[in-house]
Amino acid sequence: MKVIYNDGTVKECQKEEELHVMRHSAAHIMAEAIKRLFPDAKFAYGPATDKGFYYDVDLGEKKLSDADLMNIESEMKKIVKENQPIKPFTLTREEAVKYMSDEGEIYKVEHIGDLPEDAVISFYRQGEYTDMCVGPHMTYTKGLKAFKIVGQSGAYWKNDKNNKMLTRIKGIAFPSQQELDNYLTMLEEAEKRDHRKIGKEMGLFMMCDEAPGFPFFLPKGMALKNALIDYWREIHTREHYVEVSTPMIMNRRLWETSGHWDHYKDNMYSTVIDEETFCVKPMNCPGGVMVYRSEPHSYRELPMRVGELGLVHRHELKGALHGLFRVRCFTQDDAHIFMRREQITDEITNVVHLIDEVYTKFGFKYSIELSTRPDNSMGSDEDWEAATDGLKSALEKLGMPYTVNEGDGAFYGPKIDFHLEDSLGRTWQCGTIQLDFQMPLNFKLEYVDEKGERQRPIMIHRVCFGSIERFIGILTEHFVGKFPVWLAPTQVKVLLVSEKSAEYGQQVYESLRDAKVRVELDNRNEKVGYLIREAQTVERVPYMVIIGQKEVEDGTVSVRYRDTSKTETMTLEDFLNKIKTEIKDRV
RNA sequence: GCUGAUGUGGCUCAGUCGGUAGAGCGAUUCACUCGUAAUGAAUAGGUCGGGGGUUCGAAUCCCCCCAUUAGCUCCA
Repeated sequence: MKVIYNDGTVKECQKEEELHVMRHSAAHIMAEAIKRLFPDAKFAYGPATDKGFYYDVDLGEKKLSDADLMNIESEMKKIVKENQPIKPFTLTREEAVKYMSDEGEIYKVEHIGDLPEDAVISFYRQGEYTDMCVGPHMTYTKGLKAFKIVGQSGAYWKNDKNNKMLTRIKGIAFPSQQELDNYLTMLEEAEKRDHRKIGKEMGLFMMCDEAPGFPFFLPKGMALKNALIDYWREIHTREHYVEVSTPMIMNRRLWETSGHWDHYKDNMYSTVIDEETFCVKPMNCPGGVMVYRSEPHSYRELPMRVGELGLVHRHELKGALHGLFRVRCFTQDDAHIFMRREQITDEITNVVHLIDEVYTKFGFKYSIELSTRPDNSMGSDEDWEAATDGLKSALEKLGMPYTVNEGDGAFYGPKIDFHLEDSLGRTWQCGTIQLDFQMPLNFKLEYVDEKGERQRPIMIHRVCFGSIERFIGILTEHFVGKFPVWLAPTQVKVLLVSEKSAEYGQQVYESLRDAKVRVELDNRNEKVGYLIREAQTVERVPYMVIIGQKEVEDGTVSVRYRDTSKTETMTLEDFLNKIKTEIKDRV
């Protein structure tokens, strides 16, 4: 594909650049279409994205309907058909400001002000539309082969919520209709993996209007959650963690000491008890700190690894709620590690290994971010620097690739975040490791060192799953509800070919139940094919045990596998041994 | 919180121009007693998210809430 640069040169662009250029030009073509339909529109940013493009536009009072979006799409098709040439030109800063001011493009004028002094200010024109842009672009509008407007949303100017909200019109674009269709099909497939849909089908959890953002775990979802927790306890015991449970509601005084009152007040629920304000915990750390402070400690006890499956509540904005991914109450698989300064690297290394072990177990790929000091934070520059260096050096020693997320740390310390992907490729923060010098200081935590002197410990806050709720959402999408046996809410379903074999079916069911297998008996009077269909495709049960006259006579079971649809006949004892081993080994 | 969309039996959805609701699945009952992805028939189930308003009459039109949803912002 030929592209034109802002100095007017035309050349073949790199293959990997093509899509990006095409999508960027698509944004310009959309802008031209919008301008034709809404001449008063003022344009802000209109970049290419990884799947398409968008343009943020100020439409004044005008609200776009779906019909408007369709009109924009049709107008774009016309512009493509007209095959307008796309041509660049440059202006001096003064000329550019004047030109954009004359056009009423206030956002472009502001943008020029943000550009560096020596920036070349270039424009691209196609047909009656001109956009300030560095390019490069396609040479003609006909280069845009396959696209679709997919929606609109609000978006703040420069992504700052203090600025005006503009209308973001979003499209997708591909080199061919076939690829566009494939992408749309992929979206449909992704929708089938959505944990909200699967959660409903499988009876894992529910939401109700009276409790927005506060999920209900149903018996099936609870079985899954408990299986995860059993696993969590096992590996944490192995790693010498102890477990505590701290109160849900504590006096405001405590939250003032911890700094939450100043830094997190808007997200905390509170209540009045005996005329004093109490807050519902949004984090577990102050509770963990109180546990540590309840008795004196020797350096010999450190590091102290104190775990807590803590249910926290946070007032999230209602527009941010999203299934189990973003809720207002969730269970953190938390732990606070109290340690000496020289233990930092070892402890962080251990935690990184533990998180890696957990994610690898489920076959997750993850990315790591290091988040540094935010604006609204407490503590000294030296402590922040030491803490940030501590995290950095641990990651570097481990050879873990990571990106830096400036200013995104917790208010009490920097953190390493682990991000997992959902079915649509959106990433969600799950695990996190936060290094904290502040909480020990605020609560005057101490230990006695080998010389008998009082020292201040350092704290790590860390989670593996992050939020068990979010993690279950990710797991559900990852496995499309087809959980491994050890996690599956129902591990075995006993299906009867006819009522004649009900008695033996009941015996098989009871044997499995006695062996602590999560088993159900489907004794509805239906054909076995019908029972299988539901067990396999809706309930996604890993093993279906089919009982008919043959099994009654031979004293065997016919086992159907969810993942292969294959069947195997074996003795009940063999099946019990097989499934018990699989559950125990968590394969 | 902001911008747009949506809200109809347990679930998925239809309902035209305003004339007081339909289907499929599921559930229940009956018949069949069946061999690895849907047996047939019958029955029950809804003040159409909530509250106001317009109208002789509202699921349908208007207003205000609530919830869900795609994003923005924010976050585990």
